[in-house]
Amino acid sequence: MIESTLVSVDVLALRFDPTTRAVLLGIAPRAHEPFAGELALPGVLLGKGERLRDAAHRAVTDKLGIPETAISASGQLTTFDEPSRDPRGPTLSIALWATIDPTHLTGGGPTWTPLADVPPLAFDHNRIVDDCRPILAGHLWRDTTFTAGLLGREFTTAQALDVTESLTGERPYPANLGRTMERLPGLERTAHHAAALPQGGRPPSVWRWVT
Amino acid sequence: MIESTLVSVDVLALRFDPTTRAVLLGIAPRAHEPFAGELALPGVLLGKGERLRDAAHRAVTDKLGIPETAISASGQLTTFDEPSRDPRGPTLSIALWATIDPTHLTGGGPTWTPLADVPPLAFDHNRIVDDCRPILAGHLWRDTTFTAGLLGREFTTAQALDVTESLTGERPYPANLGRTMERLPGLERTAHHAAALPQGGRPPSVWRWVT
DNA sequence: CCAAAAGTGTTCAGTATACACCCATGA
DNA sequence: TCATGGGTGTATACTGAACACTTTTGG
Repeated sequence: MIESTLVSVDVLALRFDPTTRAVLLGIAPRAHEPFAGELALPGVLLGKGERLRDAAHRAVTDKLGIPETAISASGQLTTFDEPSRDPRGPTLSIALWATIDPTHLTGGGPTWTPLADVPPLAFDHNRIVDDCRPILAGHLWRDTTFTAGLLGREFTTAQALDVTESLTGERPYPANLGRTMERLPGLERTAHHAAALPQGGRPPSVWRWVT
Repeated sequence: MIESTLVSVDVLALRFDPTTRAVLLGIAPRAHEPFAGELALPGVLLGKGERLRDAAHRAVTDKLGIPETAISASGQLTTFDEPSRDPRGPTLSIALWATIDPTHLTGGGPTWTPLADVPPLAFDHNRIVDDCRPILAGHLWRDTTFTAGLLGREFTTAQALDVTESLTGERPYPANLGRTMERLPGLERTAHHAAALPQGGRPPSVWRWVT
């Protein structure tokens, strides 16, 4: 039997929170050593013959306590291979993203932290988050699986603006983002309008993915 | 001891051949079962604690018989996780690209096949090549490490045209590619001109990377 | 009526694409 | 002098960013 490198799958579980109007990252304190008690990305060791997506779902359900049905989409990011990233020994880390549908969340979930302000995490997880942030920003409005997973089947212009600002750091002009979305195949502006924000303002359009 | 998935690193070793004016992919017949004798991408099992880049270099040197010094650059592509892709059992495949400098090649190298016309390969290696082709095309003129690795420290406009055609399938207008290259930071048009092609024609400019 | 925020229309810069024409070489 | 093929200049379309102005809500 060849002694091979261990493979872990670490997940950036993302959720849009309409209340704080920000994209949040799901993290949880580690149950075991090393770094017991410290916050970390949900991660599991990849089982023999297990698919990356399955392992990512397992990490989200087991480590964050989120039901499988709340995971709306997932996908691959990059691989981290520094041999010293895990004190137990060399472990490959394959990073995946997963989007969480807040409507399917039960009580007592994980810690949700704004993507823009992640606290210190165990292992090299801060580095993973930093390296993957631009990749995630690049997926928005380009990878429909990712975008639809994050925003849900229906969403408003206001939410689209908030998500974009959360991921890219810049708030686009509503007019320009609207035109970007109108050009997107698979997305359409409905005739309906949502309620205006608490501060007032014009009620935003509702957008819907056409399957 | 946890029984974990094996990890292999499979390499798309690329080289530009000025003679045939095409980008070539390095492949070699397999020495062992399964698929003994059949052509395949160079690949090795990732050793414990080994870095992906080191494993990729090992694959190129061991399986293709190319000296380490001929590898001009390398980088990560994607991961393939179908459990049945290796008949010996579930094995993850992390794909990397490596660029080969033809001037450092010794005799008796591997089989070089045009990237546009790859013969049937062992495992799911044809699928890997197909999936990675657009990623490689996307790296050209965007990832300077990749581009410089493929074209070398100095190259002509004619070669740049050939490489672009090989990777994207479309031959750009010389004028437009020239302007694209002029805008590239780190690349400059020298005052020199190379010899004209055998068929005649105007001698192309020589371009050089400024470190 | 005022503040807030989305939507419409328009302008402008930058980029991509296409092509007509010029230039330097080999044969 | 002709074929070949890179180089120069230019025209057109597309894209993104920016902003004036309008519309629709809450207070």
